[in-house]
Amino acid sequence: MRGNIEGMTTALPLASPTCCTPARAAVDTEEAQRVARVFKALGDPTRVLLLSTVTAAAEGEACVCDLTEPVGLSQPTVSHHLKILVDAGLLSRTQRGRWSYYAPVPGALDRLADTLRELA
Amino acid sequence: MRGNIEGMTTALPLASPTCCTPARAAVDTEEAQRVARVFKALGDPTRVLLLSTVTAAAEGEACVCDLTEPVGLSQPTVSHHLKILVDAGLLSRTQRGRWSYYAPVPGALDRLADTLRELA
DNA sequence: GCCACGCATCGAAGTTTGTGGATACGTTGT
DNA sequence: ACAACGTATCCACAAACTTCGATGCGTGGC
Repeated sequence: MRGNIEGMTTALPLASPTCCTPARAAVDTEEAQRVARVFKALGDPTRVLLLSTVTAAAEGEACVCDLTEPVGLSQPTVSHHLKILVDAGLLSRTQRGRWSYYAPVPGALDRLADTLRELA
Repeated sequence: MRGNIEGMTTALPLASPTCCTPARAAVDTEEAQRVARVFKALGDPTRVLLLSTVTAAAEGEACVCDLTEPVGLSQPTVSHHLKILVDAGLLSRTQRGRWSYYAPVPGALDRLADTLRELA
C-alpha cells in the first residue's frame, strides 16, 4: 500500500518533517545550578575517596591527619578538597583542640539520591 | 582530683595525644574513579538541564534541535555536552534519518542513586 | 613567653573544561 | 548530481580546577 491517502496529505506536514518540538525540563535553571554544584563536588575521585573514608571512620568522624595518608596527597590539597565537600553540604567541620574533625552531614546523601530519582 | 593515677600514666600515651587513626574507605581508588566520572558528568548545570529535558520529553527522546533552544547555547556546545552524558552511560544516542535522538538509559539514574546510598 | 603541632590560606604552575565559529560528514529531497 | 538540512568534529581561547610549597593562625605543652 504505497502512496498517500488523500485525507492524510493535508493533515501531515510532509513538506517539513516535524522534528523540533522543544520540550521543557522538569527543573528550572536555578535548580539545575544547585544540583550541579553538589554533583561537581562528587566529580573528583579524591573527594569520593575522602567522603567514603570519613563515613567509614570508626567514630563517624576523622581529622585531616587521618585522611592525608589514605589519599596520598599533601595536607593543603586534602584541606582544599574537604572545604569543597563542606561547602557542598556533604561534610561538617568541628574544631576540637588542635584538630579539625570532619563528619558526614546526616541525610545529605540520601536527599541527593532522592533528587536523582526525581530526575528519572 | 587533679593529677594522674600511677597506673594510667603508662596506659595512656599522654605525651603524644592519640589523633591519627587512618581509617580505610569503603571503596577503593578504582571504584572512586568510576563513580567520580559519572558525577562529573552531572557536575554542570547545562548537562543537568539537558538530562532533565530529555527525560521530560513527550516521546522519551529528543533530538539536538529540540535541546538547543531550552539551554540557550550553540549547537556544537549542546552536542558536546550530550556526548559527555552518553559517555557517562546516562543517555543513549540513536540516529534516525537526519536526526540524532537522545534518550535516557533506563535505570542508570536509579543505579547511581543506589551507589549514593551505599556510600552513606 | 616560647616553641611545637595541626590546619587553613595564599601564590603559582600545569592541566582540564566550557564555549562558539568554522568545517566536514551523512541524509534527504529535487 | 546537487543543494539543503541536522550533527559531529576540529580549532582556539578564556575560565576554572588540581596540586603543592610557603606561610599564617590558633591551640596546647614546656
